[in-house]
Amino acid sequence: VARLIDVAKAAGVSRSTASNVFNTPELVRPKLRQRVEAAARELGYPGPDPKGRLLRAGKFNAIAVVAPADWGVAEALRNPVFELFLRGVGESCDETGANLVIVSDATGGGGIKAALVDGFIFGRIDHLNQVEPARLRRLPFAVVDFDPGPGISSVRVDSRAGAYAAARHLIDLGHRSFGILSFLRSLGPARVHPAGRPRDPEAAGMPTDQEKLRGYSDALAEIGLSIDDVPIVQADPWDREAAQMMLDAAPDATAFLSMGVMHALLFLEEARRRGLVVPRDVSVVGYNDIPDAARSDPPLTTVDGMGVEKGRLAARLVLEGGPPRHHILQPQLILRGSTGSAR
Amino acid sequence: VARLIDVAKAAGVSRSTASNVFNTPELVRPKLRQRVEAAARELGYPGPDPKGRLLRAGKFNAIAVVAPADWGVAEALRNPVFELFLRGVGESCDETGANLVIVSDATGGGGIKAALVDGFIFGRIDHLNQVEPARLRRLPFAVVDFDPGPGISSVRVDSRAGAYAAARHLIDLGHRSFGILSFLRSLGPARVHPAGRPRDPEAAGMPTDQEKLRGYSDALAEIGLSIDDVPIVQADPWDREAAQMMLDAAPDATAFLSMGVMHALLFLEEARRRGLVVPRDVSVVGYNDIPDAARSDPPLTTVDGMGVEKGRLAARLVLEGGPPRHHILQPQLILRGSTGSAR
DNA sequence: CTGAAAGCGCTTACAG
DNA sequence: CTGAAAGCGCTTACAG
Repeated sequence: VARLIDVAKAAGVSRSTASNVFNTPELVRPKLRQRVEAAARELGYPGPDPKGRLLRAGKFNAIAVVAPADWGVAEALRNPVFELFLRGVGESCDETGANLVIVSDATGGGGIKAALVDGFIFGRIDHLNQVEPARLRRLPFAVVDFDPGPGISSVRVDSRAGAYAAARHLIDLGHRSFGILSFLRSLGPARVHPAGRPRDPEAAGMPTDQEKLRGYSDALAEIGLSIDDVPIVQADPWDREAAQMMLDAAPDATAFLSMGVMHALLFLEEARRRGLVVPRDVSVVGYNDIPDAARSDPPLTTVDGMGVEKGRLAARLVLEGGPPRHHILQPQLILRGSTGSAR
Repeated sequence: VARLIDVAKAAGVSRSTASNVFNTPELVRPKLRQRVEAAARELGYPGPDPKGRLLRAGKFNAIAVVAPADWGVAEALRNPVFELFLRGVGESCDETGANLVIVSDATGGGGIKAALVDGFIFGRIDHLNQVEPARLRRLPFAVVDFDPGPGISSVRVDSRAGAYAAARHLIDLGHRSFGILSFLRSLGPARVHPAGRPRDPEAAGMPTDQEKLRGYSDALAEIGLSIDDVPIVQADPWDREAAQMMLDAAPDATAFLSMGVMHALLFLEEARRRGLVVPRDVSVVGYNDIPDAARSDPPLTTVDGMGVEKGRLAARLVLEGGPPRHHILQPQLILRGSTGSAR
């Protein structure tokens, strides 16, 4: 394959001049320029090799979203909520013409060490040492849905407030008996936490989910209910069993709080399967808003988790660099048809 | 920032030895190795800089999906069918630990020229010269849903057969009056092609859509119908007007063929809005299968466009390199509830 | 406007 | 097992 020096030689000019033809053509006399261009064409030279250019420039014009360690690239693209987030990142990329790299963190930081990007976005971490490889490389990075302290850029949603609003909404409708659908920390089989036992702190998945648990707890406390008395089911987003276990674990509950949107959607299906009419018999409010949530039957009352916005802001933070900054987004309850007055 | 040579000096060894410590530690005497590692830690050396390593190795361990020119990164992540395709690419990436880069082709090949990847997947092209920048770089690449001739790797779906099956299905149900929902070649306002005029070849969007038109035409010809007599509406996937225009343009049709899945789903909604019962009053079959298609009311009869599989195979093709190869996938009709006998 | 030179950070035969 | 040297392909002050 032809290199810059080859076309320079063929055109009888120095490397610098050839380089200029491709990078700052206005600095080169038209005649010389044409000679170089002709030589390039003849040799099939595809333009300066990004490898060399990049070693010099040190810039990749790309940012990475690191996929959760246990997910891989495919799962990241399969999860509708994460996908919303990716789309937000994509929007910021489009603004600056940057490429979007999805790096798998499956190898425990190996991907991050080698990724050819100018910065990182961590979309789902549960421990700060996952960002170490990025910090070591002295590349800008931002963390999402996790409080990294003041020294690291972050975009967070006030999940506690969002969850509080969800629970408060159900309380205001007169509900007094609840069930909670929660996540696991990592992929695995569903687990039930029956009522009446103190909650172990692992009853919610990621830190942001634990915040949600606090939000629910805050609201329940206002009417004298303890979260310890509310059955909780932890399950993967796609787990169809979750809804069944929930309904079995809280047969008398009239109101269900879901930390995810898929859980809530599947719950709607399972409720119908059991002959329950939503929201006449039971109410459910989800968390996060995906297109499906507006199309379900009935449409799902849910919290807008600001996924796209999170992605957009996180990407800006790393694209712009500079000192650490923090965004805290306020989620908003979207009232739709899956919640109604208690019987 | 510390470089390899800095830690080498600090540890009192040569660059090669320091390099070995990070790349082939088993070649270095433990004592020396520890000395180097200590020096690295002390200097905060993050390990070999990918830039340098890469210039040497020439490998990026990443492949690019180039987003359609008029889309950008965000739109690519927003389109559910393209998203299916991306997921397939992601699966192959996970198998080999490669990163997935979404490069925007908005700058007319500029992104491709500079992308730091080992190969390209073109997921949506309508002219072969869009792959020129990749060919010039002498990087492996594959083309999807487009016949590039034998010299270029490709993954295609036999859309003509898929469309034929869709149309034949409706014919077998006794339908004789049709409407077709088609795509535009590039984003824009919807267009109607009334019945009775010869079809201009642009009545479908991408080449693969034109294949679908042929498939419909094949089937219709078998019962003596000309495609020229079938109203066609071209519109963007998200265009809610498409269904309205279709129903207005073909008020007596009982069967509708949609080249996309979103069109079909929106059609279902519009039909209901007009008081039409599907499939009692009208039948519709879509093209491509996304999760929503199974959840719609009624569930959508559609053609499985093999999106994930396409992505997976295309990625393999470029990851493996080698001589050009071709996959032709056979789509399959998925029978669900949106089609029934003609009245 | 043009060219000689240094350098971006690393790895890999090669000789010892 | 260790080190001196060449090279990956390019760009950018700098001097002319």
